[in-house]
Amino acid sequence: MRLSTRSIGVEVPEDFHFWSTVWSSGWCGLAPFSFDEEERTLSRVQRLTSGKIVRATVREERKGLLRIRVESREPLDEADVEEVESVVGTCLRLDEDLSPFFEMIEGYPEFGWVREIGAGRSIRSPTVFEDMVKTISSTNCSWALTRAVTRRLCLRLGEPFSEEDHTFPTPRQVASATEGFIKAEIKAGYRSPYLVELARKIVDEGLDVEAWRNSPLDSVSLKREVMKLRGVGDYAADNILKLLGRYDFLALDSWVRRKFSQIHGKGEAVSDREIEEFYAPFGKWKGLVLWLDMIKEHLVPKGRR
DNA sequence: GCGTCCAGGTCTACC
DNA sequence: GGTAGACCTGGACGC
Repeated sequence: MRLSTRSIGVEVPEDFHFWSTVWSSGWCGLAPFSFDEEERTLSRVQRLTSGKIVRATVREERKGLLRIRVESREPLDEADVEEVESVVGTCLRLDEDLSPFFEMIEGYPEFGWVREIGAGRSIRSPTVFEDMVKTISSTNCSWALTRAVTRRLCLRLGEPFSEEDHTFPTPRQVASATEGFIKAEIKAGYRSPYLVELARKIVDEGLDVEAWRNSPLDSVSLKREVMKLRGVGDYAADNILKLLGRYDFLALDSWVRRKFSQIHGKGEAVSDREIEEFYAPFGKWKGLVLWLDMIKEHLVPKGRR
């Protein structure tokens, strides 16, 4: 198969740091995302509105400029190129203004490293639907299972770019599958009906989850809306709100509880209330501060901690 | 090789 | 409103 290739340069804000953004969550390893740690690239297979399926690979060319390499079986026109730029911008949250957060964190010397390495952003999916499916697939299971379920969803329900790389399925593609199929072939277990139900609410009942990224609702009301969906409990709703750019909640799961205990509790059990109180001073940014606190050793090179 | 445990939780029934 | 038990899968671990 002969591929055509386009190269696109994208200017990014001064406070944007590419690899910190990619490396700040496990999302970069969930299909159809993939990454190369050595080359410091992030890739994604994506179906464009025109129907063309592309693979976009992003790297930082220099400070303030990203380079996107787009591979496609068909030549791309300007509308396709603009859409790729838009998708990359959404995934990297280029439109998210974190300057109030950076101003707030200036007052906390122990978080000086955040500004220094440009931490704060983390990648998300082009659609809220994809983020929700991935979040539901991450509950009560190992990360390995989340990765396997996500990959199988792409391979079995998405559209192929190559044998190994498929797009993430649309709500319509998931809605057309049966619970039995999701259970048997995707192996999502008891979460299977939740995934089909979410997709069918979008397709058949017109639930507009994409509008949540610009919702006028306050975070508490928005969380209540998100939790109306089956399979979305307290943790999942908090995580989805983080992906929507709302950091008012902590998204406490067993990994975070264990990590907090190691960092701040000398390895002893710490209650959720104590964790809440610890991050309360950070107000509406507390979810983001907690997450950065948890992943500091993952982001900051040993000598600079 | 086999059995058990449990992981980046949620739902339902019951009190 | 609080709590116990069930729920899928698959990797890790002990034997």
